[in-house]
Amino acid sequence: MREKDMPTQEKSSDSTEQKIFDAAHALFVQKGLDGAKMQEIADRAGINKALLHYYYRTKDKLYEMVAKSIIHQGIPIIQKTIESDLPLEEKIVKFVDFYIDLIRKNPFIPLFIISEMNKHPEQFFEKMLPARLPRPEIFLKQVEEAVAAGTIRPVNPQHLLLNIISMCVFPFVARPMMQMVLGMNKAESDQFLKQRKTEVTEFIFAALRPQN
Amino acid sequence: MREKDMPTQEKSSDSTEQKIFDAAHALFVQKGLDGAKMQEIADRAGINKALLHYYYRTKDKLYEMVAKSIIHQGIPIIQKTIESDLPLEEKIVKFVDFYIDLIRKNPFIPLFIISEMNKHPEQFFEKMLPARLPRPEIFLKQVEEAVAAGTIRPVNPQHLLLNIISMCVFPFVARPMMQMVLGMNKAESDQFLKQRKTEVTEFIFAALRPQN
DNA sequence: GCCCCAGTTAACCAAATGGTTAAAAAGCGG
DNA sequence: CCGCTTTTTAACCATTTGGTTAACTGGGGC
Repeated sequence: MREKDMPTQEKSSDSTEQKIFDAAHALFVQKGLDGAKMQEIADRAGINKALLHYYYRTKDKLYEMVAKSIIHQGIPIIQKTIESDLPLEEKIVKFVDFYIDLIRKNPFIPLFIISEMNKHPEQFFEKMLPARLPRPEIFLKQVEEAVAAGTIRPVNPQHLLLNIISMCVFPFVARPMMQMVLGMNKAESDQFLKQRKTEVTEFIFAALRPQN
Repeated sequence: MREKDMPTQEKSSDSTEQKIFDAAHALFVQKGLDGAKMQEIADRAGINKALLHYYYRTKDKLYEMVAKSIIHQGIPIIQKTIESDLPLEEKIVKFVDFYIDLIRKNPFIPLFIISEMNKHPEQFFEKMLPARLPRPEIFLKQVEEAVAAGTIRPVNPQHLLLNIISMCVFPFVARPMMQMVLGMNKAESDQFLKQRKTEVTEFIFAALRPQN
């Protein structure tokens, strides 16, 4: 077998194994499990199809590797932010900031997760998801306390959280449709999505301002 | 050939053609073009696979029929609402109301459109989309005017529109993830999504209230 | 120089899959 | 009941696709 432990470098970066992984990553993200073909992955990696099986046994195993890496990559950042004990206001700012940055760097990930989770729910819930998902309790409690203290308008904490996430994620997920309806080209929509961080933050705080 | 014009009823409702269409609809929506198999569609419709080709020639043609019907079904409602000349406030209420109702009735449609549009962009932009998409100009102008008049807080109209749509659509798209993170079962999340209409409307209006 | 073995390849295989065909049913007007 | 068309089916066909095999390559240790 190939590497079992690698002292010096993590994954040789341009090793065959890594090239396969990268090609598979790109194609699975774009086309999903069913849409991506093994031959296509091999071509993209510039190697023989048999090598895919040499390194990763089966398509499902390869897919599992890729999907896991995608999921495990983003979650800790979100978790750390939402579970921190920062004051509510600061936490919201940071959350929107990190979340939008994260997605701008990997714009196809949310759609991949959502869509594959709908198509192969068993696989996802059993194998892909990490043991410990981000737990929103702290955040929800903070909102309740702020409402009780009268520092923000009364809102349902769960709906608030969902509103925040929706405004961060959805525009990236629905980007092609957005471009079409708002009549934007790639560059314009890029610019537009960049503005979202401040725009969304302001929108949230305005919505939370207590009424007189 | 089969029917060319049907005087009495629109589509005989339980005709073979319709059964095929319904089965295809269900499977394409859930699994996408690549994930849905012709044999599976035939089985679900309870007929021989050859009949699929008898009525719809090819898989792509069948898919096109289904996708078009899905797209053309929702758009007019949205269009009528957003392009109407109702006053801004009333328009927002109606928009959220209709939009959420529409999606609650067809919860898998938005994900289908978004995800298939990403996977097969050419096909969608050329064949599926109607000639005339909803044009948001009227709405955007109304927002600008309201801002100028000082009746609402200064906001970017495009971001506002996107915020509204995001909060309506995303929770349905990301429903499995939402259930998992918020620890809800089907019934609870159903109940929760029902509350969204008022919750989202209030949230928007609170965010638009002019500051003193 | 020879051996060994991880890495790589071309050729192959079996199942799945989209699509076709020819013949059998099922309607149906006369 | 008869001939004609439409609908439906079982059996096929060709291609695609995930996966396997056996042979080849090339570098490192001896």
